[in-house]
Amino acid sequence: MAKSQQNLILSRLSKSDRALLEPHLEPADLPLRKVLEKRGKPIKAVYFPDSGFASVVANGDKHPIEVGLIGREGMTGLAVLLGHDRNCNEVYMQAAGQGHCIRADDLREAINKSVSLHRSMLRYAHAFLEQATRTAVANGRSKIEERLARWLLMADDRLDGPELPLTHEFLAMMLGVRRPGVTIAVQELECEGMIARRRGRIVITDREALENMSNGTYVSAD
Amino acid sequence: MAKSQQNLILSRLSKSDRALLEPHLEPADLPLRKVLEKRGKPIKAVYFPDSGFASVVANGDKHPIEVGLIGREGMTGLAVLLGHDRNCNEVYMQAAGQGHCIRADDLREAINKSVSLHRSMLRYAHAFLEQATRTAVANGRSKIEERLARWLLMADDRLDGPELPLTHEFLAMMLGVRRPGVTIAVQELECEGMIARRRGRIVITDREALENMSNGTYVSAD
DNA sequence: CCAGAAAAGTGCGAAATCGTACACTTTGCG
DNA sequence: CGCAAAGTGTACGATTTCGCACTTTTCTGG
Repeated sequence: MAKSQQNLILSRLSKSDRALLEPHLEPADLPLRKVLEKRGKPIKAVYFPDSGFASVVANGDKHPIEVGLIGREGMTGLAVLLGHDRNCNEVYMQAAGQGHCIRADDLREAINKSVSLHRSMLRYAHAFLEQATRTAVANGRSKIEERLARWLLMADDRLDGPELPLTHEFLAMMLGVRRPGVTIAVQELECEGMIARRRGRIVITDREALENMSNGTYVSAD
Repeated sequence: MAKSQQNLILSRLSKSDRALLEPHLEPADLPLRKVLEKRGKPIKAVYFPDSGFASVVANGDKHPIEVGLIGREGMTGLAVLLGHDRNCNEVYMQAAGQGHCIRADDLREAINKSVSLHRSMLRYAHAFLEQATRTAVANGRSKIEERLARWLLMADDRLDGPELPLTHEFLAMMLGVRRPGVTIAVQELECEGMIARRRGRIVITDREALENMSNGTYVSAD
């Protein structure tokens, strides 16, 4: 899969829609852990990652668990598209990258001016909704290994290099399971030759096998 | 909570938006098991329940599991609002009722004509997205009793009488767990005085306790 | 090169859930 | 009324995951 340099929503806009946003878009550095949306707080700005990805995480304090993952195929701030000013999950960067951002009010104004712009973004909202429902299914019916396989594939889709910079601790948080559980699952995937690993890194070596392992819960980004 | 007689999306529309839909809306009987959307097939019609509710169910054949629930607060066919013509889940009635329906093409035409109509419906899309993410959280982190409590509350919100017509078999399917697991969970909720039951029926007797039991995963419909 | 910290591996009993099988009870219908 | 079907209760071993604690390995900065 060839990976483009730019955010896919932005790069697919018509010239005129692009021109509508351009004046308000600002380059944004997206370092690890940067918070893009705060749980329950009004959304001030909306981000379009070019690289790296963010996690949408529910249950903030106590038992965090990821419900979605946003990379260059998407954008944050879906609530804005859908007529709300906040949502009830945290969104923060999990793999550092670059992107652009726009003030929420400027985005509102732009989508009021252009139906086709709004429409382009709503198509992504649909993709995200499907991602969330697949997460619900995976959480309900899959074993840790299967969910891990799915997650690794989704992360890989959104990163440029072959290496995923992920600790077990971190994966455990995303999947909402114990850290030793992840260690075991990683070992199993490695034994089966699907991944290679070093401290804090995982490399996918057999994508197809991982997709099988994920048991149909994985669908490629975009 | 007073329960209105009519679909909440429709009843909250402005006069002019309402007038736009009215010519195309047809009363629809919504018997148990009526299929409102088929997995992977184009959406022909969109439904607005006045009573009863539908389930959005993933994993059709093999291991079905519910990802969302649609009653008088909502509508089917969100994909249409978001610029797609199908989605990958089944939607079918789980508690019989009445409602209205509109052909998907007529709905597309109407939302093209009225931004405010589209907007009203998108607000529900946001609510549904949040419901789906909460389902993902509950599936990932909650025990059967907690998920059962959540589900009963959601169903109760969408039904008029106090009695929920639900078999354990059916609940097991919705939650994606074993049937005996539901029997146990139901017994526990009954022991704690939160529900009463008869063969095939459950009545909520202590809503507040159930909400506590659901551990924050339940949020009232609308 | 070494010390400290971060990450990963391991072990253990407890809890939750699974899959399956079977018996009992209620209900609707001929 | 009696029977079949549907719904429910129960049991049992197997599997998965949990929660916690501890050790070992690897990396990093001084």
